[in-house]
Amino acid sequence: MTATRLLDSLPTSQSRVPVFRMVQEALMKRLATGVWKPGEVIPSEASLKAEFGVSIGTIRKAVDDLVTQNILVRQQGRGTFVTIHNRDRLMFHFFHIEREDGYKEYPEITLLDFSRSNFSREAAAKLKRNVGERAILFSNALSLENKNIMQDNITLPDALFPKLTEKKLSERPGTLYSLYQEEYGISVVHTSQRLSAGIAPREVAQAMGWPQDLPVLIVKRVAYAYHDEPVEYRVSYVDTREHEYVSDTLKIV
Amino acid sequence: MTATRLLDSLPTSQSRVPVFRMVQEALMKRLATGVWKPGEVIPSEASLKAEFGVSIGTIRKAVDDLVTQNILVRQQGRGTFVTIHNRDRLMFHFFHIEREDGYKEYPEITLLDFSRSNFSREAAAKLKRNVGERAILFSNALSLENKNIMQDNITLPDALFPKLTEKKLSERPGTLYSLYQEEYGISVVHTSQRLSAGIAPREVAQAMGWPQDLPVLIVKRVAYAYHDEPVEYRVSYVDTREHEYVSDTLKIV
DNA sequence: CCCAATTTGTTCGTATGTATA
DNA sequence: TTATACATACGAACAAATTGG
Repeated sequence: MTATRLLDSLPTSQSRVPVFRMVQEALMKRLATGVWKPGEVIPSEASLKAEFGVSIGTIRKAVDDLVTQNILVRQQGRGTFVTIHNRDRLMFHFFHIEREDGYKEYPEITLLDFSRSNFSREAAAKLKRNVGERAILFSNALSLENKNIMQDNITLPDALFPKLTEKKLSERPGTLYSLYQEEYGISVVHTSQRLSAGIAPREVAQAMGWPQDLPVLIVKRVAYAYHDEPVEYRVSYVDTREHEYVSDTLKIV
Repeated sequence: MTATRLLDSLPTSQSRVPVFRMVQEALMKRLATGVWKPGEVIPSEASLKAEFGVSIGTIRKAVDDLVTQNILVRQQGRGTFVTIHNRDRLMFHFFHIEREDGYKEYPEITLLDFSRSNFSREAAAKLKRNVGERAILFSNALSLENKNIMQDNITLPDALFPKLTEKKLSERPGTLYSLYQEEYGISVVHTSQRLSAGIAPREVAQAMGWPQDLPVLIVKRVAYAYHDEPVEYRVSYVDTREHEYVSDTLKIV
């Protein structure tokens, strides 16, 4: 009984790659290409088993890994779903609302400016682009309870977000990352950030209504899609006088 | 064949707790009580299977979880080991040595002062202690390439570290956390930190040789042992003019 | 309200491969 | 080489949650 399995035709099926890794890659590919979109159900374990011609345990192991990577979510009795990468909300989660009554306010976002130009050297390096390429640059002000707490300065490769306009940005129904997903099929799956402290640049302080010499947290963040493709570079200035940035257990490397 | 299994006598064996969770709890208990110490091998899957009277798959599932929690590490052909929680070195890992020649220098640590007194209100709250209890307070200066880059201000419950002396601290062979382990059987398994930006307090700047108005990263960190017992509170001031703090992907909560 | 179908969760068992000592 | 230990893969049975009839 050596019927040709789907996996045997995959490029990775040579050498010594475990079957569950090949299945995992196949699943990832469908996620990356948008065959399965965030929020949707993927086929049941039984049908994946049939499709790939492997045991159900192998399917489970492949899915397990994607679950621990926060790419899929299982729900007993319902199915397995593609995670909605609501990373915008995640970012906000860091800013604990200090009010004792448990009231949770979501930050208000205001678009400060929007333009196209070449990449800065810094952004080009972070996004693995050439300095000659076109970039989209825009800034957001985030406020909680009518106080500006953070300014985001975002750089996107024009190549990845060809027809993004100021209008589209400001009129988006959901979060920024859901816009990336819906309009451009780009799912942000993880981010990496470098933190430092400094004095808010004059123009930032001015735009945000902060005092001149305010010490701020500076967060330089790169957002990655599937297969570690860098898709967004963001420099944020955070007023931490009333809010703190919380970071969980850090992995041992 | 319903021989009495070890698990049947455990307190958790009632209600609807999966077997692998009970096994996991039993393993955790041995880790927490120091039966198995960091760096040591734990018994093989086969012997655990025999001891607990469950299938090998169940043992694997229990261990899997502890592996993803970074509490155990598996090595094919060798065995499964208790992770050495070298969190001191982990902390240093954040400070990327910017020198291009790949030279890695470990920070030099200088004990600035050491005393015993009552808990501050802040530390008491973080460590879940009463303000009346005794605390150990000490400070370290960390330097790289002869430049002070960070000051740690550490609070420990005297109850957990009864005979800790200045001498023991300064003459310890390894890291701080290995001292906690070796001398007091306390293994730090995870930490949680809140970050903010501010101006270095006068006495900190003075002790570190920093300029008066230096903006610094302020890291307030709680270290936890097994079962989420808080054991150390640490407030660090970091000069980020030449080094940055790197934080990996943050979990969705 | 209950039943049946579907889907994931848990547990068992076995066989074979691969790395280490 | 041999024994040990973890890694992979298969299969089967039942439990628990969900959904829809």
